[in-house]
Amino acid sequence: MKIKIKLYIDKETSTIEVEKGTALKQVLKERNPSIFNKFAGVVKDGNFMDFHSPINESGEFQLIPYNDKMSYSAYWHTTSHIMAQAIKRLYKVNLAIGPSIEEGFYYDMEKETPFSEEDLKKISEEMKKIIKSDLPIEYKEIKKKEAKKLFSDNKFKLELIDGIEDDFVSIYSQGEFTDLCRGPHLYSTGKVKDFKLLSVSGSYWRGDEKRESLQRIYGISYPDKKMLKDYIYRYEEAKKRDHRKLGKQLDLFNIYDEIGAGLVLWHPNGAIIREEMETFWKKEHLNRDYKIVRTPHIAKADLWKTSGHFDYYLENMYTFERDGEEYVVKPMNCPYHILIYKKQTRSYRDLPIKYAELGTVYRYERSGTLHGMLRVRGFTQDDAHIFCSEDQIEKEIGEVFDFAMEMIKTFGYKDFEIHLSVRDPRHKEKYAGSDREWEKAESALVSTLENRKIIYKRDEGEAVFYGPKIDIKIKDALGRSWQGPTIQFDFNIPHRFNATYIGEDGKEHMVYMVHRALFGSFERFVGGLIEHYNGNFPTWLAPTQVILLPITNEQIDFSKQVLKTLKDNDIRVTLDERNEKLSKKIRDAETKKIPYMFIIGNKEIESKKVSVRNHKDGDIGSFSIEDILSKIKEEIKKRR
RNA sequence: GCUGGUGUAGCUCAAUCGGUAGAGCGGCGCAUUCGUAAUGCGCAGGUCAGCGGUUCAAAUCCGCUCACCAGCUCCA
Repeated sequence: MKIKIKLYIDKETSTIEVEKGTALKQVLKERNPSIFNKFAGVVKDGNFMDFHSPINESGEFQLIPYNDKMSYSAYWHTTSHIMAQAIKRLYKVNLAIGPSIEEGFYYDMEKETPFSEEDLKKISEEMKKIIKSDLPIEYKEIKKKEAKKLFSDNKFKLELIDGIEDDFVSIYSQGEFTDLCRGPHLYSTGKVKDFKLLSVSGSYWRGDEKRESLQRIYGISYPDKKMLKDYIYRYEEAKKRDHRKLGKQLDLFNIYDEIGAGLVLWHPNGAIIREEMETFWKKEHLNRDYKIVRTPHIAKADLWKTSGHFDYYLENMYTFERDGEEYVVKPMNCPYHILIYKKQTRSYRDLPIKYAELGTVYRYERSGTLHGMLRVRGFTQDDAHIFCSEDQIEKEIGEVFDFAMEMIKTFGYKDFEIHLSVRDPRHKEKYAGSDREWEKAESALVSTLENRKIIYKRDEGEAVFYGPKIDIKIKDALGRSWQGPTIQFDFNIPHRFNATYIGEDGKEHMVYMVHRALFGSFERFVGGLIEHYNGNFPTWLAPTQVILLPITNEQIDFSKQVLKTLKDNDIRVTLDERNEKLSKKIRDAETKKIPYMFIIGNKEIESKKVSVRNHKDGDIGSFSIEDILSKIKEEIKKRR
């Protein structure tokens, strides 16, 4: 049967007839074989398709050049096959899976001895040979039975085949190498122009730590050398933003071996940033009728048994015993807040009741997961619990969501993802609460997001045992995402503690509860902020806001007067009294990323002005003290 | 926790084949008094992550522990 397709090549359009099931490469080879030097594949209905897969229905096909992002997945996927082919030639391995990822590709495989740096060099050399021989890539659909015979010596591929529902599976070949694969792929191996194998690490088959341990090699490739160089440059630049590096450079915080892994000490510079944020946080919460509470760091284990945490998270809690009584170092603040709520009989008229606390909690995290300030064992949550009635749920969730967005926008975040985590519909038994409650809660979360036209990702099975949640994930310098703000629905804990209110009907009703943290934790949020700002904190947060730089020690007396004026106006200011050249003092202040430098020489003393240099913009001219002071104060007030 | 890698002065890093630790920055002292990103000279600073082993001799080789890095897994 013939079908009509419309081809878009650059700006040219042509309509052609092809036999159903033909691969596009057949058609194009006849028309113009050099076309494969420029184009990687086609996009049909917004999806990328390679030249190998058969055309089964008519439609519009736009040819996609190599430098288009749409083609990268094929580019990377083919490079991963080239790598696998090279490895197969050199070593005895059992290939598992090798997909393209957001940036680059990897291949997982089972091998007795680990890969070394030397091995990566050898593999790269072999890959170059494969690229040079420009092996054509072939596509085939075969019966599952046949595929099982073909991959009979590979338990991983066999397991994959068993998981495919279709009767047919697709395979791609290049030279002697054949892999079970969904594609897409490039026309031939020679289309890969430059690649780099980046790292070796471990992984588990199917991501399950109880199953086979595999080795994974990560790599990246691009259609020209410059793009690869740019990628490596970008990566190196991003690494300079790492909060662990900047934290040391700017003396913000440190984690000490003597104290323990995952426990952060905030140095004065970091503590100031946190102080400012806490002040801001408190003000915003009091404005919104939150009541601030404080609770102790430890509690009897019974409290956590009642809350249910003891059953679910015992392994992750720090416990100890005293006078025959078992205690827990608090991993959460909510049970304490519940007790405060429960202390009085509550009326529906009191609701919502909102308790907020900067509560420091401790959770044992596995050693391999710790990461600077982004993943720690002791941290301070900006926690709050909202107790409300069923019909208040939606309004409260909406308000919290808006509050969270306001907070993170204050810090200039634009790059974040919103996730809606709901329960796994196949394993409802893993969760507390009734279907009706889950549906009610989920619909409140969904309508909050949809009323605001928020684009979000729905994650099934990611909910907490006690309810669904909205998570906001922020990205670090290297693009790894971390959970920041979170809004969690809870119908479990109020039941467990029997937390109720008296309704209009005079009867007792179970109260509903929302857990929420807007920063998440100070440790993680500030860690993220360091990377987000690249250490260039806005004036309101900058540890030192102004530094005074007298040109010689002749101006020190005058500088001290300026220092006093600024201090009287609550500016964090220091005076560089060192016997150094001006350019040296400027260099040091720039390295410390101090927003304002006041240069004071005899000229300035005479005119009663200071020469101002801005960290970002350099010399911005001379100002009277009053003028520059009010400019800076304005900036601080507006949190810019 | 798992796989692999790393750990030397406050920081960044060097030390060949196992022969007894070195530089820059920072700190301190002296000189210099300087106009928009590094003035010169001098001095101090080390349990080579920790513990154990091999050796005439260990930063270097081996074992264990701890910490860090990348990834996996996990994350109330």
